[in-house]
Amino acid sequence: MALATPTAVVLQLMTMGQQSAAHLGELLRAASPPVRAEHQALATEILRCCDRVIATVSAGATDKKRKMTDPGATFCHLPAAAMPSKRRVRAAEAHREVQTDTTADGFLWRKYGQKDINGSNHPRLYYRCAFRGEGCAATRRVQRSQEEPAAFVIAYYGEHTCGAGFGDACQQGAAPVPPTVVDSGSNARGAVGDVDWNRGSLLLPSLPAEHGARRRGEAPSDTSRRLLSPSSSSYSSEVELGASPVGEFLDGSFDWEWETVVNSLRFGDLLQ
DNA sequence: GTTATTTGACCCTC
DNA sequence: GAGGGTCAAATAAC
Repeated sequence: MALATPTAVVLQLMTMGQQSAAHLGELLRAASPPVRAEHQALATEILRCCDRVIATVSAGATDKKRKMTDPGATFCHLPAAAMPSKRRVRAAEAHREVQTDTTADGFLWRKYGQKDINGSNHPRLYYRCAFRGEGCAATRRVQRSQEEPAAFVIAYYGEHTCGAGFGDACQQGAAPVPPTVVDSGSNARGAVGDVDWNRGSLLLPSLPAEHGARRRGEAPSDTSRRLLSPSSSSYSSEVELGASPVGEFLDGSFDWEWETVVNSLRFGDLLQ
């Protein structure tokens, strides 16, 4: 295949996206009558996201090399205080650790625990894949960064086995754009004072209804599949994929396994 | 009644 | 013994 590696392809696609976003920004700026500032801001945001993706993916290869020589090292250049302090084989099992300004990573998570961590102003939240019942053992640990309270430090453990393929159960990243963590887990420990903590998990605008439905007894998989469905009105209203290469890519026209790509790209990083 | 979330308790590692 | 991770009973939401 002409496509070298998933990383290379994504780099290429993101570069195209970057160029398109830049072009769009120019068009908006030159538009007559002038378009609303928020539209221009949107174009700028897209451009910025592309920049981040490219930077992140580019840095990924370097990090991987480093990780090979240092099993305990995390993928991301985290401040020392945000690193797992010590301990546990689990730390060595960490698939990756990222610092991001959102807890949304494209997967469906269910909160199963919360702990106040020594020396941290913020509690640590524990999530497992919402499809654990289907055998998916993926978990993650979320904590606000000490240095940057607006940022989250997310450590991922295990692999998602509930749906490695594109658009499968736990993978909500049919398009990386919509942050769709099912996380109604409230931070009941008000003492912590982070009212917006779980709002950081970014429910889709349509999610409350979905969530309500789930709580009425629907299996998570049903809910998520509906959320993922390209035919879902709420979904498609949020994201429209054109016939661009990126759209093709996100639409599953590319054949290689999505999980491979996501893993190699450290998807959570992209949301920084 | 069913399901998800909260949170104290327990277990394990250091 | 301290601290982090997970479990599970209690509770809340629908």
